[in-house]
Amino acid sequence: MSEAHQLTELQMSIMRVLWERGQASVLEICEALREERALAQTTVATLLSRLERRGVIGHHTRARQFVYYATVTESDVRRSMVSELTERLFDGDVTALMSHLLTARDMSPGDLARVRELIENHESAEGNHDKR
Amino acid sequence: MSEAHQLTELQMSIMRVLWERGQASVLEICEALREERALAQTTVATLLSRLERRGVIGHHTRARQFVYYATVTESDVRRSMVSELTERLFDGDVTALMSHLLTARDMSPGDLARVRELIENHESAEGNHDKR
DNA sequence: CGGAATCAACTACACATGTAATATTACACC
DNA sequence: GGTGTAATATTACATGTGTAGTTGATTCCG
Repeated sequence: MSEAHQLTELQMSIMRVLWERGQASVLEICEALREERALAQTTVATLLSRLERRGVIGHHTRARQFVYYATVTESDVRRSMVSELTERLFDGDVTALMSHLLTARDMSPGDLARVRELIENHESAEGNHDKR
Repeated sequence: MSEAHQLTELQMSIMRVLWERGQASVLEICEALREERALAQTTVATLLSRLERRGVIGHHTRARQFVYYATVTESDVRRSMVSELTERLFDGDVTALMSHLLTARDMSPGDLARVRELIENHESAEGNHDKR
């Protein structure tokens, strides 16, 4: 399922378009990216065929055009990229990453409260179905 | 201070040696990496000069040998890599990353408890020095 | 002194990525 | 059926990375 889906920023931008729309032609993707990044259509086409070679997207043909779609979910990618990073930076220790996030000062106090809530919710959920 | 220190796995391995020891010669680094990865000395030397060109390490000469040392801290690198990933995957939303970590199933119940503790500590610390 | 060992510098090559121009192909329209 | 048009396919090139051989300078040992 989740092999090694390490994607770069640009590749992510393309995937995001596909995740949002379900599917899209080269031109559509090119359009969708235009604001954030103006690329030649051939460039986008190249990127798409490389992504397809890597197996993260697929395509079918409609009216002489390729229509691409993602074959991995955004969650898959998040999972594998986050766990890759956790491995690289924190030797796989998720709590170390958490700790880093808490002290790294890119969280507002509001964020902190929100996170505490998340934890509490999560703990009670865990407690429920884990008590056997 | 923290530019764009995106480092690969191998580059991280080298940096880790330097962070642990403070400084090390090419041979020493090579030795230190041997278990995890047997590389030719010239390979390691190449990697080191590239890292130096990028500005994340420096060196001085001692007895005809280069002795390298890190010029960025492990925290710097963690900060910039984590925030880069947060940007890429969660549009910069740290709490979304947190949420992902909590549900992504690579945390044991024990981890969860530990994290709750972290949060509580952090909250009280915040509360203390922020109340002025 | 002269050869051996050592180390850095330079060169090399394959693969991934960002970027795009050019070539080819397939259609629709007159 | 020829042509223009639009889309894909092919080719190209720079940069970064992993990997290492070759070369050149220096030192050390006999």
